[in-house]
Amino acid sequence: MTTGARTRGEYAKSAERRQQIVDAAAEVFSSVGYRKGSLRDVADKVGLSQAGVLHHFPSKEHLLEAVLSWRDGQTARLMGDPLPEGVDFLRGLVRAAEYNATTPELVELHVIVSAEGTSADHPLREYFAGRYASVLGHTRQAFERAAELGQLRPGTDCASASRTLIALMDGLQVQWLLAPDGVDMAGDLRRYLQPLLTVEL
Amino acid sequence: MTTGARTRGEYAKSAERRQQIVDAAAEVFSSVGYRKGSLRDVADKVGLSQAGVLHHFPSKEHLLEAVLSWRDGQTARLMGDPLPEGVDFLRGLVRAAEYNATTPELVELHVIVSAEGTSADHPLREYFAGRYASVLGHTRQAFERAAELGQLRPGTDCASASRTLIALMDGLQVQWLLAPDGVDMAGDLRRYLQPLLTVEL
DNA sequence: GTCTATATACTGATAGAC
DNA sequence: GTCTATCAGTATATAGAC
Repeated sequence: MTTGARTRGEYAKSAERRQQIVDAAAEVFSSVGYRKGSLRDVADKVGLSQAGVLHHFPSKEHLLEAVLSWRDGQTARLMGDPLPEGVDFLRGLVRAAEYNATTPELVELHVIVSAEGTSADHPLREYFAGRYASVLGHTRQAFERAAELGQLRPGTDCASASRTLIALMDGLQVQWLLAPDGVDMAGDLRRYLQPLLTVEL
Repeated sequence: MTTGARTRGEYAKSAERRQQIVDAAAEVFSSVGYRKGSLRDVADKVGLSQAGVLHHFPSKEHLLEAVLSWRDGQTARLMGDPLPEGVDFLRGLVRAAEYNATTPELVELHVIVSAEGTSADHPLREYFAGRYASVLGHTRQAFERAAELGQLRPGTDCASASRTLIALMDGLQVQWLLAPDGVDMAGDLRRYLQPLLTVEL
């Protein structure tokens, strides 16, 4: 009983601590990026020593992975489970953009960390490549489903439209972070999407 | 004659040295960003000591400014001087995207450094905000000019279209860096733009 | 104009006490 | 589970010799 046995409460406490650390790390990586953000900054935010943080996550890289999968969970919750199909999926993306406009910290996390992730020598480059491939695949399927239902303007290139839509979301985030009052992310998204569709968004 | 007098050759040599340093810094900041890129890396690339680099640029921040204004010069040369108007300006942007697809280093510099620049505490945040405002202004004017000439589809929102076009360029760069073979930046740009126009791109 | 040497600070990670 | 102490590495910037 000395090693394996623990009460539910103790597990819950550790999990809670881990979540606190992930939250703090998200804040730090959001504002200065993963490369420049330090474990010390994260530790200070959560009231722990730097070694204390490394007890819960064996390395800085593991911590970033935890932050990213937590964020993916947030997104999935927002989009709905199971993922909607066709035009409903596209509506979900617009709704996500609306939600993003209320959380600059999350937007900045995405912008800075995915920019860093394009580097050939970034430890999580493969993660980013895989995640973009997945998102683009889902979006293309949504366009294709809409086409099957006659809800897509004939002649639309589904692969190109999905790249364009995701690129648009990403690019608008940069502009919005630099000038929040000058950019309506969801509005611009709708103005791009609506002319492609034969139904109301 | 001890302080101010220098021959043309000496000036030219110093300017040449500065340019070498700017080139090296562009490479370094491209691959790991401004925050993580070190003066030592830059110095090594150009065969100088770190102190030697700081003789030419008083601080790391001054060096980044030099890199960015050099890149702006590159872009301006590509777009033409004076800047083209109307649809020709839009054609210039597509041509720029075509050129970008031949220089991943420059693309990565833009992606990572402008992502970093959105941070509230980045020393050059104002520079980035100003530069985006300028680019968006030029692009909006191009759409408006096209509208005057009847080359723009009636009912097009010029401000929204300019934000969308620039966001699209930025966002496609991220996807292209992660999967160069899967993304045709200039093609996607044309597929967005052409339906807005009444003339051939 | 370039160097070496140095000041000062911070980095991620490990070892071991409690 | 958290701490202190520590390591080896790196950062920007400055001082002063040449």
